[in-house]
Amino acid sequence: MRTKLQDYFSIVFEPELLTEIEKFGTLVTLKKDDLLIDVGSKITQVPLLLNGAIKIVREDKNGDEIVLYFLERGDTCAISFVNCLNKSKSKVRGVAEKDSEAIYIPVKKLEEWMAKYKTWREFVIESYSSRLDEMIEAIDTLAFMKMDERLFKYLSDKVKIMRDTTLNTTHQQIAIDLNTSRVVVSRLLKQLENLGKIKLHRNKIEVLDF
DNA sequence: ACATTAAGTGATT
DNA sequence: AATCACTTAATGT
Repeated sequence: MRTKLQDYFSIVFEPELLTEIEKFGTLVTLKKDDLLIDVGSKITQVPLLLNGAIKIVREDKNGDEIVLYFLERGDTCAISFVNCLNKSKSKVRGVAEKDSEAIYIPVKKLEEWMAKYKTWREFVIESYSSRLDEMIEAIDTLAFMKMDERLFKYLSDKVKIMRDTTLNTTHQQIAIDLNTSRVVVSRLLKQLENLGKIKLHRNKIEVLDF
């Protein structure tokens, strides 16, 4: 765990804090599609993502979903941390987008560290701010971009997050993530293929240009 | 060989 | 851009 921690966090955190993380955190291995947090659940631990990717999804009462953003290595959901302090319930769902590793840290400790470590405070503020940026980007995408642009953005975002130009997903899954219908996704993907930007296979999309 | 699931398509709103 | 109503293609049993 120490080595894994050091890989990503030794530059950000001071040694004493790393030691504390090691002491109080639990290393968790997440498999693809594992649920981290669900809508309405309250959070008692906050994950520090070592590697992999987490998809953050908003869901309404009708079960309609929309992907807000992805978390990557070194990220944490500071939103969920602040949520903990408020004792409010999660408004989003977090699902592992691929096999990932994270360290779970009890909220109690996070609070202590806020007072104790400057680097931790900075990390949390920085994280909160970048989550907000991503949220605004998501709003822009939703409000101003047409479906074809949104789809292409989704694909290139996903390529970056997965660090792989071959995406193993179905048209149906994309439709759910973008909150549209499968037929629309299929047609737009076909257009992108004709433009030479992607190559389509069953359960698989090769992104050539992103 | 048959059933199931993913993807493609024309027509309509 | 959504929905319907198929068709076709790929895969699993």
